[in-house]
Amino acid sequence: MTDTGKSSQQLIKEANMNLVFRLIHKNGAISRADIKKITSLSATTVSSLVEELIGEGFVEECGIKKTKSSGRKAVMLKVKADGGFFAGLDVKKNIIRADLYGLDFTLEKSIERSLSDGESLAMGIMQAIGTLSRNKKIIGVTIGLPGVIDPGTNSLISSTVLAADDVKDIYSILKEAMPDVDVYIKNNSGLIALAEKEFGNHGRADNLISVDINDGVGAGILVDGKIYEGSGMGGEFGHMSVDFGGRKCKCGSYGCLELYASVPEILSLTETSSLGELAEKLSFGQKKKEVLQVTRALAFGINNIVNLLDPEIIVIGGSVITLGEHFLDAIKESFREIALIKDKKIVYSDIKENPVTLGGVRFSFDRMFGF
Amino acid sequence: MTDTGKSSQQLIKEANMNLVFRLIHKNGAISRADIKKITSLSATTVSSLVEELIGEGFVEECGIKKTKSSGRKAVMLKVKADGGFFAGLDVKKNIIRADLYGLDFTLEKSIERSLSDGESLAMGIMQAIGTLSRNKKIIGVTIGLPGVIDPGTNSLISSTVLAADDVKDIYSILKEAMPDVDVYIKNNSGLIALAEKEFGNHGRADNLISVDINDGVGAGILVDGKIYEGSGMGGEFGHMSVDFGGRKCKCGSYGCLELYASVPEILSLTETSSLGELAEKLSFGQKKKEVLQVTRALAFGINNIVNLLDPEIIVIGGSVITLGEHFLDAIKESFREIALIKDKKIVYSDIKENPVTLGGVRFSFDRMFGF
DNA sequence: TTCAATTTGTACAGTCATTGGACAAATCGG
DNA sequence: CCGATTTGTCCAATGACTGTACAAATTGAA
Repeated sequence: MTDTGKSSQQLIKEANMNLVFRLIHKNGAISRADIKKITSLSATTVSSLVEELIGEGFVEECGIKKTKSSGRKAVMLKVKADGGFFAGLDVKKNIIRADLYGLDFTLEKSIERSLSDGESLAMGIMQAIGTLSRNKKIIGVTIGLPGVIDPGTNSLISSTVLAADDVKDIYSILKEAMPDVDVYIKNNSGLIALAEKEFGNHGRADNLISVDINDGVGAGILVDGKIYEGSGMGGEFGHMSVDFGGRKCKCGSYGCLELYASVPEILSLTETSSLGELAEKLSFGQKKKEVLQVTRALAFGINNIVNLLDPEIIVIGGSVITLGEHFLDAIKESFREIALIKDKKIVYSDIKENPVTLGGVRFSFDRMFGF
Repeated sequence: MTDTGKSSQQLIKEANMNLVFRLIHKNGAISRADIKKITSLSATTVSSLVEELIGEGFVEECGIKKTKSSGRKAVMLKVKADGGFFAGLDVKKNIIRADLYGLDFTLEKSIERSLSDGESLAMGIMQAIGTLSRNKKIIGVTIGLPGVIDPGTNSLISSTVLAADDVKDIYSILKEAMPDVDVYIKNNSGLIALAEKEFGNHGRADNLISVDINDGVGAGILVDGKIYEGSGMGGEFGHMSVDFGGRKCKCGSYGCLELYASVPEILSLTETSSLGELAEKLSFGQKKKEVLQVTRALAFGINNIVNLLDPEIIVIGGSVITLGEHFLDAIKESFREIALIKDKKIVYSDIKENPVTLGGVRFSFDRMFGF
């Protein structure tokens, strides 16, 4: 059943422990008796697992439940916010964003810094984590970056933005510095999708596509609540072709979505110099025809995804959100015209934090507490 | 950990039992000692699980291992081919194909029949299963059909080919007739993909796309070795648009793949009356230009899938296979021209049996013996 | 032929996470 | 103040697994 050295019984215990912890985490405040009812574990087991969780500092009691029912009052349990911290990093070409989150997913600390002259990416990352971890017990680090990462070795295989050599040994350097902390290096798009599922204000969807529109156009794919990776190079939504007779793209294909819907192309097609300017014009009813080219292409791309994967929801994020509801409505309208599944949910992301670091933190959490 | 009434210990036992059985199944002939080494279960546990499997009639001893090593000779174990039978059905508009497979996946019996006048689909299916099951202990039935099925209730939600009313209660009728047999109703595309993974002669890929080209163009998607279903309506590869300025499709969109690459369109674009005729012409170097329209469109579609999902392999099946290697080569050539990931494996299906029933049987198997 | 060495498979006792029942603790309402 | 009710812990029993001991079977060398 297992290749780890653990015996099956230990695995069961671990699974039940995770189950209980996740339940406490999800519910905010919950009693042992409630846990027993929900999990259908025995009262004894719940008690002993909770005792252990308290011993590890992950859970604490937080007062007495107030109800008007008869009987002994229940002692409530909650996650101990400072029982451990997760660091999430969003690495771009020259900028490192690093966020520290508590066990209850409250943002504790944020750093954003660019690389100083001659500083390597690995050093910059180490530095950032060092700053975050001052006086805090970090139990997980996930680094999101644009590129293909081998999930087995955590090493970068390729990236259009980052130099592979810079990144290649980040994992080993980090691991050496903090041998007992779980470190993950992941593609940023997948982390965004995970963040959308967990922290977006649109019902929790286990099959979800997040579309990220900035300088490029990417997609994160969630299957059964988990980040889909395929052979590692998926999510290149920007190079989905919707017009095989169209312009040649730098990827070698023709009529790729990126030629219509990336931010630079949007600005160029609409002859505006910033998204802010375009947003204003849209609100005055201007540039409708030009924007239609963009939204129609996007609608075709999204429809292609929907026909292929039929996710529960499509979440659009990235800087295009500044274009406002007019833009989203235009996408939806084009979509409805051509779609087979017309009522598919298409929404803007409503996450205020950095979705890459937030998704990264959630990823660490899931790895640590079982999913 | 579980919502079933079973205790965790029972779940462990079941998991280990499945592990052992699948190992025996996969290896053909294997000794208890080998199982111990591979699974790292204790010798005692292996012995007791095997004993139980033999008791249930799923496994039998099959002689002594011949080796020249010293020590006591190992008793070999194999799956008892007639320990139980799986029925797989491929339901089309008016034709029911039903195959019976032994526990070791040897084809035991095949039926193909059309519905007689006034006979309902459910009755036809019942009849077919009845014929198959004569003197045979059926332990699983999976019915593959074109349409959207709710995996929870096993009822048809919609189908472009079958009448929903005909199908709606197949599951309950079957269940009533054979209450202790597992019955599944699944979309046919997914079953094809599963069959490709398990029975195709191209390394076992856990992330695989099967493209089925017949009157329509469909896709089956395998993620982590399991059939991907999304909200249920995925796999509509035929309605992926690759040319948003193209012809209007009956689905409401424009330039869908089905308008280029479905068999009727292929024949029309190449002005031939059958795939056989076209195959012959291709082998004489004729119709190259006309076929290029088809293969180029397909290449764009496949490239879109690859960029989005990056599966390990794309397997093309359906009646287009009769067009032979010329056709496949043309697809690959167009693909290489435009692809970002140029070395992606694209192959024809080499499954000789009916992939829908075969995939269905494998599906039953996986459900029964844990995956 | 006989015996040491080796490998296979079973028997038995011990381990450990879980469970159910008994029970103490705590609270409400009459 | 006491019965009813709910919460949470203690304890013995269950059951699946493991390790050790051991019997069975086979090879090869003395």
